[in-house]
Amino acid sequence: MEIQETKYCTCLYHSANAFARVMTKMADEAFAPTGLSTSYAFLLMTVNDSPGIQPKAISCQMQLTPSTVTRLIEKMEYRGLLERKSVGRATQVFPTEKSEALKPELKKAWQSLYKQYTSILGKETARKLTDDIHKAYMEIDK
Amino acid sequence: MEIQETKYCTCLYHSANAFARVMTKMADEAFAPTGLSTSYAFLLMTVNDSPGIQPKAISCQMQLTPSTVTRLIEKMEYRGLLERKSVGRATQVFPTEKSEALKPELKKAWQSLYKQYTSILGKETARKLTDDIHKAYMEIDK
DNA sequence: AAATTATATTTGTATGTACAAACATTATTT
DNA sequence: AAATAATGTTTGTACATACAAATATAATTT
Repeated sequence: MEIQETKYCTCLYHSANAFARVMTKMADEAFAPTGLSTSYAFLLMTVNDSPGIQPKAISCQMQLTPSTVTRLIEKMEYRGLLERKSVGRATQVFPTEKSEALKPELKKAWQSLYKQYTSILGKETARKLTDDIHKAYMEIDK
Repeated sequence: MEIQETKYCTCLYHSANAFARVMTKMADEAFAPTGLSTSYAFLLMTVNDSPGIQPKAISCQMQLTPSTVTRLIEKMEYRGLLERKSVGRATQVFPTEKSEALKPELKKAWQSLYKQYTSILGKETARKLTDDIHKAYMEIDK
């Protein structure tokens, strides 16, 4: 019952990264109909859900560094999907009408991603795996 | 017992990527003493283990696209750690003396990475998680 | 043997992500 | 009130990765 297909599959670093790559590919396909890659889709969903949210909070929710978040926002601003407003040292990020219009499509794409991987892994396996990975993440990141 | 720290932690895509990021960070720290980031370290270990190996085979073992492998090799060639030899349409990749000298250090770093994450997650948990992730990867990628 | 198809590799270009440093503002200490 | 420290954001720069197209060679079919 030993799994030993590749030389590195017993290394958590390697498995984690290889897995993230296939999941990203799947996700990008699911979000393709929205015209956005997954990171941007998540950013939009985050802002749509909390208009006025600050980059710092976005970076916590998405678990990306602030500088990455700035970069993502910049591009969405350029494409007319987000707007920034400076308030002291803080910044507030707002959805535009254009991005609000995307809301249903984003939701649908996210659901289709969920369906896709649960149909392959099974609902319970997927749930458990997600949870285990998240727990491990929390342990390591603290 | 529900885990619900962030909005996206029930999404496998998100957890997988967030986890890969923290694992990459940990790995890069472990390999820092070798002067290489983790991908290059893995590349070197792969070539050191099978001198003459072809990019295609490297790409299978490392689960990266061929183009990525070409890019990685290029940089190592530039730094004098790998050499390429063209044989028909194939390419053979060889370690240099310099990279053979790195072998023990690479091994040590890889072991220290292993120790690091098993000390946090526990040996058995880590083993199981690695295995589960690898299984899921195999299911999705086929 | 020529034509076609398949395989291995590389190149042009683009993307997502991060670190470290800079900047700007607010909070705390003296 | 001035000086210092802390916090939030952005900028310069770099890296790992990939896709699609181009090249080059080998294998198969006709």
